[in-house]
This record gives sequence, C-alpha cells and structure tokens, in this order.
Amino acid sequence: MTTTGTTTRKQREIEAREQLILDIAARMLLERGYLGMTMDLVADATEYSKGTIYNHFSSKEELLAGLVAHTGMMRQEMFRRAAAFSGRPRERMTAIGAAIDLFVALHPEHFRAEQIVMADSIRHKVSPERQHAFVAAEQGCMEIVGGIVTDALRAGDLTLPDEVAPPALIFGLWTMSYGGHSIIEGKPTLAEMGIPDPHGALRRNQQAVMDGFGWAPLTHEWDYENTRAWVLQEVFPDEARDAGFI
Amino acid sequence: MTTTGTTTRKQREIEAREQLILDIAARMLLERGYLGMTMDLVADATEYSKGTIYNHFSSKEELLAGLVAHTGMMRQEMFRRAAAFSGRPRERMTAIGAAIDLFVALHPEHFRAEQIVMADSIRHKVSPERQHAFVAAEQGCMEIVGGIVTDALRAGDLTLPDEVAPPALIFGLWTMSYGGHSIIEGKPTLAEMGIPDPHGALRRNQQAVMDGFGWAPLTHEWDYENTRAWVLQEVFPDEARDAGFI
DNA sequence: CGCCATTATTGACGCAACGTCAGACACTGC
DNA sequence: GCAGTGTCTGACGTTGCGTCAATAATGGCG
Repeated sequence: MTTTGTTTRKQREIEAREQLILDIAARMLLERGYLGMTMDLVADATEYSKGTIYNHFSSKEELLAGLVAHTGMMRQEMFRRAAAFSGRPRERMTAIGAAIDLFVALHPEHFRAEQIVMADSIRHKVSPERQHAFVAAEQGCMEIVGGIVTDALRAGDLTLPDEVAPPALIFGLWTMSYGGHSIIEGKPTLAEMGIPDPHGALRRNQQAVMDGFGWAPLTHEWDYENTRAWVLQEVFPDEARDAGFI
Repeated sequence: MTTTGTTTRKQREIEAREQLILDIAARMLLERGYLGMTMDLVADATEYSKGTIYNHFSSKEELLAGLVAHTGMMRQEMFRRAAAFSGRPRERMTAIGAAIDLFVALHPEHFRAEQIVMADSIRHKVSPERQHAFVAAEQGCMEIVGGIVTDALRAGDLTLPDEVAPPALIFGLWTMSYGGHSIIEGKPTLAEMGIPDPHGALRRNQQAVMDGFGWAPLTHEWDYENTRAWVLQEVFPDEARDAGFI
C-alpha cells in the first residue's frame, strides 16, 4: 500500500466521513430541530451504521459540539478576512458586522447548536478537547476584534472613559449581535411589532453603540452602509453570492 | 358543600397544584437542564402520578410553555411598575433595565425555557392558547417600553432620524439585553476574556446605545447608576432584597 | 496465494423517558 | 347505602440513546 504524505487512504476516508456526518447532522438539526435529529436517522442518512457514527462522536452531545467547533473555525476565518479590510478601524469593525451577517446566513445551524451545547447539562458531557476547540475559536474572534479596537485607540479615533475597558465595548457589540440573531431566528412576528427589517435595525443599532462611545467617524459623518456594500463585494464576493446578499 | 365566590374547593386545589407543578418544574429545569427535567421526576417530586401531571399539561412542551407564560406575565408586571417610575423618560428606561436585571436574577429559568420553546420544532407542539399567552406578555412589554420612547419624543429629549422608527430603537436595547443575559448565562469564562463585571458592562453599553441616538440627558450629563439605585430601593425593594441586589 | 492478527463495522439489545388508557378511587346527591 | 360523575393512577407501548458481541475487511508474512 502507498501513502500520500502522512495520511493513509483509510485516514482520508475517515476524515471525509466525519465531514459527511457533520453536513448531514447540520441539515437535520435545521430541518427537524434538536429532538428531531436522532442518531438513528443520522446513521440512516449517511448510510453507515450507528456504531460507526459512534466511533466518530461518542454521544449526541459530542456530535453537536463537533458542529459548533466546525462552524466556529469558519467564523474565525471570516473574521480574520474582514479585519484585514483596508480602511479606518470603524470601517473594519463594520466589515466584521458584515462577516457575521454572512456567517449566520450561510450557517444558520451554528447559533442554534451553540445555544444547546452551552447549556450546562449538555456541556458537561462534552470532551474537554472538543470544548477547547470551540472556546479557542471564540477567543480567536475576540482577539481579532480586540485588535481593531486597539488600532482605533492608537489612531485616536476612539477614546474610552476610564471605567470602560476595550473588552467591555466588544461585549456590547457581541451581545447585540448574538441577541439580535437569536431573536430574529426565534420570533417570526417582528414585522407585526413594527420591525419590518430586523437585520437593518440591528446594523443601525450597532452603529449607535459605536456612536455612543464617540468612535470616529460618527454615523452622520460617514456612510457605513456603503462600506458594508464594498466589503461584501471585495472581501466576501463568493459568500455574498451564496447567501443571496448581492 | 359551600363554594367561595365562583370557584369550588376542587378548582382551587387544581389551581394550587398547577402552581406547584410549575414551581417544581422550574427548579428542576434550572438544576438538571431540559433533558434532566423528566415528566416522571416531576410527577415524583410533586407526589402526584404522571397521569395527573398530564391532566394539567398535555406534553412536556406544554409544561415548558406554561413556565414561559407564567414568568412572562411576571415580567410584564415588573415592566409596568418600572415604567411608572416618576422621572425623565430616559430614567424610566433605565428603570426598565433594572427591572430586567431583577427579573433575570429572580427567574433564571425564564430565558432558558424561552429559548427551548421558541425553537420551531418545539413550538409547533404547543397549543395556540398558551402560545398566545406568552406572545401577549411579550407584546405588552414592547408597548410599555414603546410608551416611554413616545414620551421621550414628545418631551423633546429624543429625536430619531427618519430611517429609525421607535420600535427599531427598542429592538436594539432588547437584542442587547437578551444576548447579554444569554451570554452571561452560557459562558462562564467571561472574566478570563477581560470582562470581569458583565452585568455592569451590559448596563454601560445600553446607555451607549441611547447616547448614540442622542437621548437626553446623555451619560456624561446624568448619573444613571444613581437612578438605578433609586429605582431598586423605591420601586422594587422586595425583589432587590430577594435577588441580593441591596 | 493463503493464513492469521488486527482493526473496522454492524445491528440487535438494554435502558430510560414520553405519553396513553383501562381500571381503581373519591365525592356528591338521593 | 348506592348510583353516577369526575379524578387519579401506574403499567404498558413506543421511541431513541448508547453498548457490545459477532461479523467483515484489511494488511503483513511465509
């Protein structure tokens, strides 16, 4: 038998199968919810037996955690590309916002899986290694965004009061983004409540947070919707097309 | 047999039992999570049989929805009292923030139950009546907050740009609050990420949103932490004591 | 090529939890 | 006391998670 590099044919087969399981589980989670995603159905859909599925993921919780870790890494990669956008720090933060919107559109199962996995009762069944995988992705995103804030402080575009540390500002944008996408996903009646374009409202509110901390240039001095359009076109052309954003 | 008013002894017994079931289910949901809250255990803990539990709630999902409806009504009541605080509109909005913090501290199971119930796969198993119960509570809260924004606009404390409707501003505060409490609950490692006081950071960020829309008086012109302390003491003395806030 | 050791795969099985329902039970009016 | 009405019960059918003994595939070696 020949091997290519350091991986045998068998190892590559196993890796491909793991990807297949994740893809099918993701679709099933979206279409049928957590309870509707049964290990038997996953086994059937992949055309492997239950035992084989359990060789990859030792429990249903591990499989979910695998989903979160996988999409979490993709998110970090999208953050990295967004942060590399050349422009003023607040434009780069706007690019991060665009990246999140795209990410949510392309991987709508991520937040749902994350919410389930984060519940204590589920999380303590997940192996430390896999937990570390998605915690690291989260930390990575925080650090990327933290770098943008640092650049803004250095450039003099932003001056935070003493009682507000940079991570606290990031926390504000994070909470709004997280809550916004959770609510948009969970409440189909926002339009009846007077919010016909929740995604637009979310963007406008995130700009308001930055305005509130005096992060230059302010909303009325700069067209950040234009920056966003530019980011979608230049940084994420493929993703924006796939998500139907352009 | 004698009856008091329009309710028989039996009816009152049933009502008290429903309350008992809800209390025990809430505690169990908190301590053991959604999967750990089994109908058999609820039956055991209440010292009734499973059949009797199912006379009150026709499924586990209905029981969960019952929890959400129950605490949702309590939340609406707390919003009502907070909005009645006498002060400038932005102070009253700050009072709403304090009410939410107290509510989350006193009923930590609410958001968790709500997230579970809101997943499509669960929600479509819940009876329309009970769904209406908690949608109505949500709408009620929105209307109360909407009234405060309207007052602010009338008083001239707030002027929104054309593209931002009042519900869109409320949406911003809502998403931040929802996401904030979800994240605080779900991520035990915020301190390691540089956010040692997430509740404080959340409050500061919500004030930033209002600052961002120019809602007078701005943060640097008014001590809203002081307003909050006053609200806790005057409007919610009992709740603040129970939650350990004062 | 044929043989055996090792590894991978399978699906029937044990167990736990949801929801049901036939029968036991309690209460009321006569 | 007794019939009738409404309430309560827990054993049972079903489904889904996770296991493991049996089976199949793989690969090294004479």
